[in-house]
Amino acid sequence: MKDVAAIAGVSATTVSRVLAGNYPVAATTRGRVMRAVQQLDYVANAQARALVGGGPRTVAFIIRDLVGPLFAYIGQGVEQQTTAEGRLCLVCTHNGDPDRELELIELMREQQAEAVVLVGGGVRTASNLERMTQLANALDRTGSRLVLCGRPPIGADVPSTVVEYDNEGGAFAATSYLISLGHRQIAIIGTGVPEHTTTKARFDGYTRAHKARGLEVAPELVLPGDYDRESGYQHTKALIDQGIPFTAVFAITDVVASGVLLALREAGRRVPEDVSVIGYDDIPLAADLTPGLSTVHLPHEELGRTAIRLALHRDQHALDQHVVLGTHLVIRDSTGPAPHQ
Amino acid sequence: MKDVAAIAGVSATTVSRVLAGNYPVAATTRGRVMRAVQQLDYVANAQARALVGGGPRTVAFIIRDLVGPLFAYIGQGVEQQTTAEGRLCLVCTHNGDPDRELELIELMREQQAEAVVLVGGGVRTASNLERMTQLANALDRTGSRLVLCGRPPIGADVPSTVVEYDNEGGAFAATSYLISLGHRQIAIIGTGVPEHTTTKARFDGYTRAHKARGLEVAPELVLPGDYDRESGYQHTKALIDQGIPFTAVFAITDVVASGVLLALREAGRRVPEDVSVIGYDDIPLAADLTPGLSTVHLPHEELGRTAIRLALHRDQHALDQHVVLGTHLVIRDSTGPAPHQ
DNA sequence: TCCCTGCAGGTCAACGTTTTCCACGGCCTC
DNA sequence: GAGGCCGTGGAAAACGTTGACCTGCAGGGA
Repeated sequence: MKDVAAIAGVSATTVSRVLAGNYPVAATTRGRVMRAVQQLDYVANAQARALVGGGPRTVAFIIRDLVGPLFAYIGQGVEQQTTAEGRLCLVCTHNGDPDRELELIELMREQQAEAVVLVGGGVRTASNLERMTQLANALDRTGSRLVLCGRPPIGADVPSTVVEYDNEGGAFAATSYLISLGHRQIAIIGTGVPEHTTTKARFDGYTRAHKARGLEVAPELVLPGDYDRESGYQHTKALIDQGIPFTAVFAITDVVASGVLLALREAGRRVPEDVSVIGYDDIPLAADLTPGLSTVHLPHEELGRTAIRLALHRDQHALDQHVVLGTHLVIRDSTGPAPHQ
Repeated sequence: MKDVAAIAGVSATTVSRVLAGNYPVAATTRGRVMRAVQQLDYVANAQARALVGGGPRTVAFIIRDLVGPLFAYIGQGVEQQTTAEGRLCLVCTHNGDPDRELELIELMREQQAEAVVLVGGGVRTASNLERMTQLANALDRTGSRLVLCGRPPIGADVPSTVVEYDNEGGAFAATSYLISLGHRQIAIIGTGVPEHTTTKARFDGYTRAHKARGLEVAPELVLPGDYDRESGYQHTKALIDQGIPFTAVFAITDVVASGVLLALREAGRRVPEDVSVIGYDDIPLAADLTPGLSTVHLPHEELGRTAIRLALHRDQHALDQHVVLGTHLVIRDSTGPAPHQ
């Protein structure tokens, strides 16, 4: 900046004023400054500007990874809204490690992030919740905000913005739908990490749907496993190999469901004539599977956008800092009436 | 920081030294400082630190969007390597707008980004190339670096790091493979924006494969269209409706190919018995389509990682600032011998 | 006893902006 | 013709941190 000022024959103050345009500068002076700026390809130092209070603020979003279809869509919503609000977007991934997630929040606090967005479910251990509470308060004290996307609130008095799906309700709807089709032996695949908030909510919905119809959940039909294709494939295969009877599968995610479909096809079971399959998330892949996967649709991008909007304008939305977005069933071709026994 | 210093009864310098750990501080003093830090939940201001030369540097990556499977995987590679190198990652999307892309580069220059990574193909108009050259030089002067991921170099003397795929070679291999299977009427779908670098390279490979076998490219089999599912569907449908004969389709991306498959299925053409289909990119979806899509595999994550590695250590890789990563065919179930005419 | 050495900590400038306050000159008004 | 005001520009402080330099004190050797 000093260089520009020297070439233009003015002071740094004047250069700053020309660039900011918030102070009257004579046209001829402005011209000289602009020419010097162009000549040197000068751009202001955002860090110095931020230090003194100006400059664009940043929003951090912390996510498991960028490639999961679910995460990518939420991220897309977050990024779009962040840019629309004139903020910059810092992104970090933690690959599912809760401690790394905490570290990243600290890091973003140093970066003076205006909001720190946690995307996707997290673990709910006592120590994790306690540290989260601390961090949420620390952020709050500096005028920043902890934002939870697709994760339930940490606690009652913890200052944070929460936007989540009705995971339990979606699971209830999906399971109820299968029951209404006559299915009575509905396997659930992917309950491997019960302390994971998403897993728990979906499993709870599955259980409640059974209870609501006076049905029992058969323990041998509750299968653990991760949120991946392999898990869906292996557990379905095991179910078949062990000869455990079932007429429907509720896969905890669409990706798991794709593995389920593969295992069923290999075993010669027709979908939906012999076995109905329903997924969760409505990722783009779901429509392209054969048969098209029935699933629970989640408004991913809207989730991201809403979260940022509420967090940045929390003065106007003070009463709306915990929002639960609705889900709905998408019925495609992988579900049908239970076969006659 | 002053608050911490006051509570601990020391000067700000001492607090800085305790936190940095690069200067001997008496154990008792350190204890008092640490207690004050914990009490206030103090974290250093990264912007002030950056101003004075310390603190983590940032890498910017500028991408079309986060949800395209291709972009997401490159982004994943970029983010992972960036974090591994101890840098932070700023992400911006431009939704395919070349001018917005240029604006974002300026913005990232202000942010003092250590490298500015452009992901995916870009347009190659004279004005765009000229401005890119300017920006590359401006970045270079400040010790930063323009990095092109999956895009050919801007020009000979433009300081930049380029990591691209052999798009032309992959298209050549894919087309040659179809020709070797006996196909002579091979449609190419998705050449809508010929100035797009990726489009051009893939079309060139298609053309060269024909030439190499002494075949002519039939103009009616060269179909424009975007990189989306709809485009693949519509152009395939049009081909069928107009009665133009073809035995194979080279879709410019896998997403386009998924639309092609849908149109063929609706028209009752069997794949691969009646028509062979080959895609490009090897996105995760490709393996899940029915039939499994033959395609050209691109090492997306490796691309992102390599780009960051070369850019940040360009002192050690001075001669390696233009790398072309190889591609290879993945043969699944959507390609087969040409039908007997 | 005195001086030198080494450790612990403090002081101050610097980083690159923005912003507040002040100075200078010309023009209008009385 | 003089005083005040407006339009324009500069000087200096401030933001929060780091690093170079300096000071004071204790211990040890001569």
